[in-house]
Amino acid sequence: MPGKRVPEPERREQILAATYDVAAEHGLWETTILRVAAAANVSPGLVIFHFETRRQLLLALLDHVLATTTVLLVDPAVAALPSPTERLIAVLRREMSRLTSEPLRIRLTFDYWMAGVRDAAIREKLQTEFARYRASFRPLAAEVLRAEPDRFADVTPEGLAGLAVSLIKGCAVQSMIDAERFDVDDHLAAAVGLMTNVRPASTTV
Amino acid sequence: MPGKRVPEPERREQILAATYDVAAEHGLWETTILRVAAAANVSPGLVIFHFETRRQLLLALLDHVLATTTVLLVDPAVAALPSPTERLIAVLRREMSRLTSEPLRIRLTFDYWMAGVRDAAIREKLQTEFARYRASFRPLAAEVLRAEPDRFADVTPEGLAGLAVSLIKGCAVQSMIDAERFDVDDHLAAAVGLMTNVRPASTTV
DNA sequence: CGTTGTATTGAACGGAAGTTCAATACGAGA
DNA sequence: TCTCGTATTGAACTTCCGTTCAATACAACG
Repeated sequence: MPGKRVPEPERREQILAATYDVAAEHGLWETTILRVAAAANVSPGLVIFHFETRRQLLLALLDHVLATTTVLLVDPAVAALPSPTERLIAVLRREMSRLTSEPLRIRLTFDYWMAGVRDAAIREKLQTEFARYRASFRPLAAEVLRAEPDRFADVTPEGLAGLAVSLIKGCAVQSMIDAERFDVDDHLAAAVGLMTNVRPASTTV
Repeated sequence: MPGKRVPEPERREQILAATYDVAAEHGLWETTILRVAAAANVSPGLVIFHFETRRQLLLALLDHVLATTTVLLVDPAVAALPSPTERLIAVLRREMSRLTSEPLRIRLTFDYWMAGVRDAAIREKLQTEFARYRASFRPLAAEVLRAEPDRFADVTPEGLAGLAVSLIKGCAVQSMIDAERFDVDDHLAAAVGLMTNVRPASTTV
């Protein structure tokens, strides 16, 4: 005895939202069609009807997650900072705090990284996302390099942007496994130390 | 009709080795007792007999992997380098190349990171391993800071070691997902640029 | 109001996994 | 040689999952 009919796009979104809830709570490998159906108050058959297959459901969820994740936001307050280094640091700080403020989303992203290791379709989606993320760091990195061309003679904007991305992803790992010990400020202090040039003379007198 | 009897510790190792093979090839979530039993030429029941449960088998495998992974090796050639910064960079280079030279082991480690997100027992084991890894970076970091106390006034050895670990783990993520694009030298060049101080004057004439 | 297409249900099927267990054969000690 | 403990087997049980499909009811259209 079928239930109320709903226009197709809304149903897809409803099921996708339920999938997100289940996956965020239980992880990708516990995200079964039966659980999703239950979470969406819908029959298992309907999930298959709209997504064909479990695999495609999870791919659709990945698309949804990537589409609704703000890649990198450089807000006006950051853009107003005088030195390029400060701007980069400010962006790094913001990205690192996101790790602790959106744990569910990050955990789910993690699951997809893991799945991407063995699944080519997922891996490709992640690669383009990684590239976007790296590209969003590029202008910031380029400004930093331009400010001190002598010091950074061998460093390319790509390289510095890649370094920043690696750092963020590494922090993501640490914050997932070792949340209590992970401290944004410790990391940033060290990063600032590395990026900041030596003062001509000690001004702390 | 039982087969040959084997002293207990050898059987455990044999099954563990088979588990490693299966997990390295198919991933943790495809590592089933049946597959492990087949790979070890042994009955499924025997696997349970020795490890009680699938979960405990995977925990034992994690212990095995961690125990047989060299934490961090600072070989004599590195120790002989004159500057602390060069030593740290050399170690970072070695760790990064390990990512591409031991892909199977790294992939498996990756699986456990992900599993640790939702499994407390796995997470605890990883936390102590992370701590060991960080600790092995500490002396190197401390030397770097001691060499330039003015510049690194606000940086603690812990902080710099943590930064190095985050960087390595981030590189691991990138090399897993984006192996073709990941380039050790790019990353290192950028890192060297950050860590190297400005030369008093251009000596390239 | 009748027809038609389709969204929806829920039962059913096949497969695979983890675990249990009675039966069995090997090895060591008496 | 006999006995006993235990390592080992493999079939059986349970559970759950993905997927299929015939039946069904709703909505739109004529």
